[in-house]
Amino acid sequence: MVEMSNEQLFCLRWNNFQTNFTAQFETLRAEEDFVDVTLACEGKRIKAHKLILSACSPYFKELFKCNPCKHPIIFMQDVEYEHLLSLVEFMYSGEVNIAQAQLPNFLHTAECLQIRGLTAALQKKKSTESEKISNSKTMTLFSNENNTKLKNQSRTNESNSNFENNLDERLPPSKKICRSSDQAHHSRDPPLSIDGVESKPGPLLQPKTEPIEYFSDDEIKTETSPRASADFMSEGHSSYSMQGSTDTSVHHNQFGESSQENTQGSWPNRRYSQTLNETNTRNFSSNRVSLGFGVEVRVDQLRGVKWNDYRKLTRGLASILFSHQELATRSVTGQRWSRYFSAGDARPVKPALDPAKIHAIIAYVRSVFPQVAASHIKQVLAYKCKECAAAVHKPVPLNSSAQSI
DNA sequence: TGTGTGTGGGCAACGAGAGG
DNA sequence: CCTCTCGTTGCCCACACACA
Repeated sequence: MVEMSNEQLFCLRWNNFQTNFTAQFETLRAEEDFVDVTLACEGKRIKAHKLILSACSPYFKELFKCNPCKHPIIFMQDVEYEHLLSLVEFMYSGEVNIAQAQLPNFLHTAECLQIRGLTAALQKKKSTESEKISNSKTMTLFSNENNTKLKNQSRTNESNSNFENNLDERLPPSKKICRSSDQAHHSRDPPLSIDGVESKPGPLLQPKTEPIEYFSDDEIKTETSPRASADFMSEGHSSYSMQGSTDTSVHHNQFGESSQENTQGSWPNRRYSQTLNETNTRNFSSNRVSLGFGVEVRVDQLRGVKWNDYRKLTRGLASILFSHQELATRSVTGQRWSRYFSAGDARPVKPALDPAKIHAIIAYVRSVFPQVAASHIKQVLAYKCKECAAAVHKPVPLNSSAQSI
């Protein structure tokens, strides 16, 4: 008989705690309450909670730890929206339905993102490749504490068979999933970007260890250590996303005008803002907009930029951030001209434009046009430099020179 | 070997100004 | 008001080389 006293501790247990807990998180996600991260791919967005993503993926966890932005927007390239949606659903509910045809790519994406319960499935799969694929067309993936089970919905007589058997029966040959390090460079890994700054996951997707994609400058390429990358992302560089607002009300607040007042895709009413601006609307209060990398521009300057094309946006930002003289006398990366020796004129190597501004432009343009490759933006910047140089070297008309004298 | 880069050259669109 | 000319700007292709 247990002795009763005032110090006796009572264990109060909520029997349906886990069920209710997960159900409430699903509700929060469905209603988009307290969401604090946006995943974007294929032009669509999925709002979620960092807490859930971090709990289910060490990759996301590291990503969020290194990027303290209040509401980061993660652009995921080469990831199918449906797969991403399914992964989020899996992380919230612990199970998801996947068509068999989609399973290899789905699991590959899960592996790249280190989704708990699904990466474990792949490890199991790797160890047993000899099993054949069944004829089932739809499966349910569901996570059960420390492992992942795969349940074939089409087989109603299937009981609680163990994970290995289920998975091995249904997964495609592992060579489609488990790639060598060489294959890893062929971009089935979903490159990620936080607010427009890419950090390509490696074969094993170790966040923060990969250089940012468009850090082509040598001095920045060397920043491949986790610490360096983490610092770079955290120390005021988290606001690569659009600094605009998600709704017209904020436009009113910032500009004192309606978002419908402007035309031609210029700043305030650009259609892209909705996907990009959950962060940093506070920067508007000082009439300056952070492009990231410590680069800021005035709102009125930004308003004059055309937003309907990435080329125009790139050129506009270049005109804002660089003087005509800078553009005329410098190149994007400072790389020696390829015809340096063959051209005969042996012109000196142009110094590079400010790398921070270049990266800020690229990040900002990519935050608006995620599908545009950084190299294309660089090319536009190179055009701009060339044109400015041509204008500078153009002979001065006689009449104008006479006037100046 | 594939990709990235800087530049030459050419073309098109646009706007300003002159002339009918 | 219309047309034409000219200059400016933007875009693209091609090329050769650097680099991973």
